[in-house]
Amino acid sequence: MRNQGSLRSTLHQRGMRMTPQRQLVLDAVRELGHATPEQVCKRVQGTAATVNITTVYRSLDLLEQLGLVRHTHLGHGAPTYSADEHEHVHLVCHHCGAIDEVPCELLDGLADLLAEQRGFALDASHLGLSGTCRNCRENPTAV
Amino acid sequence: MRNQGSLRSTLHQRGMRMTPQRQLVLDAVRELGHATPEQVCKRVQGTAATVNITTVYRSLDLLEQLGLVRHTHLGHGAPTYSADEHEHVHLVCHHCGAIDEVPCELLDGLADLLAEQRGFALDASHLGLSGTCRNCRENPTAV
DNA sequence: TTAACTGCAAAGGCTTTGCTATATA
DNA sequence: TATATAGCAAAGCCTTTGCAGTTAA
Repeated sequence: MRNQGSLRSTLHQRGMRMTPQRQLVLDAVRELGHATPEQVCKRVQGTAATVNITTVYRSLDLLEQLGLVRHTHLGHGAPTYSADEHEHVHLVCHHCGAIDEVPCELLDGLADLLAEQRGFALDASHLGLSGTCRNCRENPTAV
Repeated sequence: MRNQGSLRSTLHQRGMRMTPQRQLVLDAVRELGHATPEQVCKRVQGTAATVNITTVYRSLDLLEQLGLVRHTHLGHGAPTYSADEHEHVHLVCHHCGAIDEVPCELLDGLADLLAEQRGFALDASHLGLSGTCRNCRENPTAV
């Protein structure tokens, strides 16, 4: 489901189409790396000014169902969307709001533990991890 | 800062008071274990019907600054507040919404890793961990 | 020509803000 | 009496819903 052709046929099987708007939303997510629906919308509007935020929300939902994008809740406010290829764990500093990324494999040990003890299959990328970043620890006065 | 006397004096030093509303909000959080601001408000209104949701929000903020309560983002919608004593990691199932709790110590290994590699001080209780719970894995048709 | 899709407007959850009245030291 | 606080109403974000016009197979 990675290339355009199979994407189109997947949609076609469901009686759906790859519209320009949907393509623009997907492109925007890929280009931006991480972005809120609002940011995606801004970006899309750079190319097609009349695209509505409602369409962005609906496209993001659809693309997520298709497994092409994924959203992550970083704590406060809007979630951020990223392309499925671009998977990692987010470290959110709740002092300054900085977001760092680390490989999902860092959580493998924890994932095994949770699977054993609770039967819980961890999805490391869907929620961020919060804490205090290096900078805020070293400069507690700042912010 | 655990007992009422020192709480009152902490507030007094700041020119603030422990009002009945604030006490009711704190009591409600402690009684409910986990609760959204809305749920806290309902509970408080059981005792004092005129207390406004705005007051609940402001009280929760204040109590959080004082280190008496803590909020956790579980993904969608409103955060849940709990008493500071009541610390643990939340496992959120993004299929059925079930919330499980595990001891924070389960994340000690990860916390050490993040501290070493990124200088990041993990706060295990502020964000939930998302994934698929045992029940949803064993009964994928359900929900 | 039918079904999917978009855009628009409105509404819905959650939260904050501004203001006035009240209560407490 | 001065200051913190509560309550109320309104507004602000973020998101969803309903609907009518448009587009594409």
